Amino acid sequence: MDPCEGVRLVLPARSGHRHRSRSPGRSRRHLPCERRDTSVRHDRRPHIRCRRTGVLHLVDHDAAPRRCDTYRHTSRRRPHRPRRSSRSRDRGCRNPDESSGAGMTPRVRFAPSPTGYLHVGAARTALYNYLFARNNGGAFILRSDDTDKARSTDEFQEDILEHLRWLGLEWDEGFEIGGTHGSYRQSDRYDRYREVAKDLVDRGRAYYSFATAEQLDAFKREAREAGTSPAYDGSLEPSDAEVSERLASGEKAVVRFRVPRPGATEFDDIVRGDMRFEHAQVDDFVILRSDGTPTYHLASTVDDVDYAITHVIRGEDLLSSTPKHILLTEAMGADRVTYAHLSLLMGPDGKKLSKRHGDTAMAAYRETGYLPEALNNYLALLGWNIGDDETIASLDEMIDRFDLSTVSKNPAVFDPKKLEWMNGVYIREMDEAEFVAATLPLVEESVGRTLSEEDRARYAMLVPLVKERAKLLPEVASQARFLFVDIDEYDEKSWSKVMAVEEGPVALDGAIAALEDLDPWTTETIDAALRAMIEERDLSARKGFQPIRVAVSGSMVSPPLFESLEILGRDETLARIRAARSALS
RNA sequence: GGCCCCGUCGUCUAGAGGCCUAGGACGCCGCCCUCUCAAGGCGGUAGCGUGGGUUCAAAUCCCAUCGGGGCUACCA
Repeated sequence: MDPCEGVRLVLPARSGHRHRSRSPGRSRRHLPCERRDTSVRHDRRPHIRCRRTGVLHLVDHDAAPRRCDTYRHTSRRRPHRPRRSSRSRDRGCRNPDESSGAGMTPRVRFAPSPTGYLHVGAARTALYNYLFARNNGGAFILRSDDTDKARSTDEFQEDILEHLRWLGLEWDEGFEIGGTHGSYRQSDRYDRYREVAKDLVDRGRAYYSFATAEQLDAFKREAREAGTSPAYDGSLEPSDAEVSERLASGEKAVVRFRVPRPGATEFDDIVRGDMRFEHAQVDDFVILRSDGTPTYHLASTVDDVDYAITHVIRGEDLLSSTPKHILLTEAMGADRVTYAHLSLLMGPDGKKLSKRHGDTAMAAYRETGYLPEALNNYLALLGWNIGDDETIASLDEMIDRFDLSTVSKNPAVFDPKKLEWMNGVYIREMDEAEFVAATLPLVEESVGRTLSEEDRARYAMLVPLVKERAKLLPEVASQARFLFVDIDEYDEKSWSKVMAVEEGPVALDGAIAALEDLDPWTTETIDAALRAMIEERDLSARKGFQPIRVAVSGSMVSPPLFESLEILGRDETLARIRAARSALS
């Protein structure tokens, strides 16, 4: 089914409304692209006021001039952006209009490490990358950052792919489907990383390091005591001559990047604004391990450069590593990318969301009966708002309106209650065919057999009734189950509350009498007959109908009674009521 | 400890000095509808962390403070 068609209830077609409250001339944090023109820099020195921090932004510190305007096309500045049909499924694919200006489309990547299952936080990062790419007509690339051999597994890799597909976040290029840039799996590219590392060493930008963990610990401890920066600055390394000697004798060494000090790296993060990191606080970090494999910093940066990534949208946990990546990028002679660091997802206790908060794996949500549309919608809202006080929006609508620069900087607490509510909204919005396709297997599993043609027809009749009543898919099975199984036991609480009371037998006897010769057997005639019955026996609707409900469904919670009886059929209905009646005496 | 990020109802958020008596959504509570449970309708609860400033006016600007989080690996 088209994942975009699930929900269509809110957000009638309209456009331009997002501009409503923001005057077009209001300054934004990101400079117009004239700044690319270095010739005017000195006399123009455009600086604008950051709306978040009030800080002045100087053009000189801005990232990647060549790339500066790519994301700006998403902004409210665009005078009018016609809303595209929700059915255009390949909307993401190159809209020439949107890449005007720089003449290049944004390329973003989602680069999980297969060291764990796809969890909700990673899924949100993937989603934001996807929304950004589609909104800009750019490319969404999937890469596997599997440089941690010890912890990476094929099982995790498959889980990530599987659930990305399930969510409908189709990638244009990358892992499994390939693309124009070779392998998208880092473990295939070790030679390339070594080559870069060697080049860096040759050019003096990196060096072989023999410092041991113990030495480094001592260094940091002393720095702390002395009140100086604990960032390793290479001061423990032997002389050049000794390095050559030890290397020649076959001694293993790591390769560290030589961070230029003093100095600082500044960049303008799309979500967090101006950032500045003093190099004194940045370690001479390891880029190549002693076994010759690359670390994350190297592999990730090299790939971002090699694959012409323009925007890196990732979790805030990598924010303080960003200067390392920028330094590496520039040491490679490449233009830096634009960064956007997303706040982290938290558990109800305010700590970073993790396993100890319960299930965080996408697989678990899928199994629990969540719809991908609901997950996407909910995850998108964690840190971003659609606008106009709207809460429900399809993927297409979110693509239309997505704007990275309005993403919240606050960490967001994941609230399962709201997700559940939203899932109910999406379930109610499913059309019946979709709904049957999604729930029939669950019903069959619950019933313990494959449903016959006839059973399926009866299920179809029940569908409109149960579809309104479920927040999670499996609830449907427990509500529909009574149609297909014998009632050999009754819910204990239900029995004692409505059956084993004075009105129980009265209602059942009355129902038998009223229904025995009823013709025709329809919801309307059943309704009329049973209402006449309770009237006659002086029973309230509750007292009169609940015993019947328990008799036919086994529980005092079920789909609406008269409809259920019609679908069940007269014979089965009467048999069940009689069985319950005799169990009562 | 150091560096960095973040503080509006319980939660996600709107908010760009007067449109704020702070809006929406989830949750919770109540009422209506009602054969149960939902859904739906209506109403309610609840928030600008604190203290100073600037200003005729501050959720919004400044400073401090407190609180939460991240990083500080030959993990990513």
